[in-house]
Amino acid sequence: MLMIREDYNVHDRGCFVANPPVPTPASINDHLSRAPLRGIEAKDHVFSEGDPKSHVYQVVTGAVCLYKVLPDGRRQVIDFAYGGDIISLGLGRFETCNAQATVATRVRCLPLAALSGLARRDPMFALRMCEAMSDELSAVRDHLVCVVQRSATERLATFLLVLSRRNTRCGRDPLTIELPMTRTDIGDFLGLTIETVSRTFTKLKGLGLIEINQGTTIRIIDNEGLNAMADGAAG
Amino acid sequence: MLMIREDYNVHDRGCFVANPPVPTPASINDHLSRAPLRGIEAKDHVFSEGDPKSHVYQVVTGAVCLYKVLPDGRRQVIDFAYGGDIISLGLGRFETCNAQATVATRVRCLPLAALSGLARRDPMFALRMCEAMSDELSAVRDHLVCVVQRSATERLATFLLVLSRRNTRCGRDPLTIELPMTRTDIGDFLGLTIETVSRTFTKLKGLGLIEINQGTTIRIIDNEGLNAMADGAAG
DNA sequence: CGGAAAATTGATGCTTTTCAACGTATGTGG
DNA sequence: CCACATACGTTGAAAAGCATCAATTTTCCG
Repeated sequence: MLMIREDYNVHDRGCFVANPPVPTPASINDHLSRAPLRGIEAKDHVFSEGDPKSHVYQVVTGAVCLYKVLPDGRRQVIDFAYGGDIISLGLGRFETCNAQATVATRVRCLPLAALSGLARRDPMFALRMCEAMSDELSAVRDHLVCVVQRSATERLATFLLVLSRRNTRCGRDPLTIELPMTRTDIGDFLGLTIETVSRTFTKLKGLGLIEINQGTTIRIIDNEGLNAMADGAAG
Repeated sequence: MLMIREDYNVHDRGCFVANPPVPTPASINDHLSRAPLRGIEAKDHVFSEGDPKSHVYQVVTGAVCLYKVLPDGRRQVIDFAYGGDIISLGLGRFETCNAQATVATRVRCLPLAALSGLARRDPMFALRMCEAMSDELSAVRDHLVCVVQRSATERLATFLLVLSRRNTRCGRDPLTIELPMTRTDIGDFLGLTIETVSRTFTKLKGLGLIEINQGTTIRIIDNEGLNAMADGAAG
């Protein structure tokens, strides 16, 4: 059976209804709140690329890494989904990404049939889904710009600041950042090797911008400086 | 007044209705086919980031470059839109990208009010819009993977092959590729400098994979070899 | 034909990767 | 409870790939 550590990411609980990171239709959230929970152990997959699409998921606790792989095995993380985020939105017949829990995770599962039924009956529901996908599109574009144009230091600073702003939106401390994923996940997200990720964390620490506890908790010391660094102040 | 060179990209005409590059709802195409034409000179913008969104556009002839810029001026081309492609899809209030014609271009302009009216009245229309946005999302993700993970040679080979496949879909010769944009545009799309783009073209030519005419027309000589190159055969 | 913009080619330098070693945390079984 | 195994993270030195700077050539269009 699945062993779910209940103490992971407790801060995420209750966040998504009042303050969804991606503004999602109230009606989707209504239906999701009644959808059954599923526990997923760290490293296990919620779904894989090419799978017939069966559900739409909302992360409750934990984190999910959405990624693609090239034929030769190179991996690109498209995005991370945290508490409140919906993944696999859309009505295509197959999954187009892999979704792997980076830590022990719980998701709510809404059957695709329910979603498509709602969308067919209620134009406003379909519009809200469009809106959510539009936000997702916007996020991927921003990430594309960041990863292609920015230096390693700028990318990592940006990554931390995006998480910080998410904390603000969810009513958590914007200066304390939990990283519920490995350096490999972060590297594959930012297009860097784990060595460069590690070196860059060390560099930001050396500059007095952040502190690091056990590798997984980052404390922002100089928020202004980190913002300047993200925008290319002597990267 | 606008001077439109009618001889640009004549092959695109008539393609999009029968064979849309992005499968778009028949109803959108129906409405677009009756929407007024607008001519745009090379280098002029269709719209800019932050503009209030007024229309949805379908490229008829020519090509449009969708891009974003960082505060310090670094530019990332998100995508190119060619004959048949729809840009600015979605119902957000503001444009989130810049859209610049790379060559003399004609677009059909469907007022946003018409689009949102349709979407509100007809759930199937909204679903089709979702589908189109889903395809767009998928394309951006694929591009992200390509640009972040692949080498310069792999990126350029992939770029050519994507255009080749588009030609196939539109009933044109997949081995003859028109590049209706500058090396700067290609570089900003692939995350490379113009020098690297140029050198890489020369390299592919030297390997006997392609031929180049006047810089803007590429002929694929060894399709299999180009595919192998795109997937990392000794890049 | 002439001038400007775009593209190509060459030489050099920097950022990040690669390869390698070492350190640290976690969990298991003796 | 401690030794050990294993996964993860950090640090260092060398190398690769692409960017930058600079000069030249080609193309385009009046």
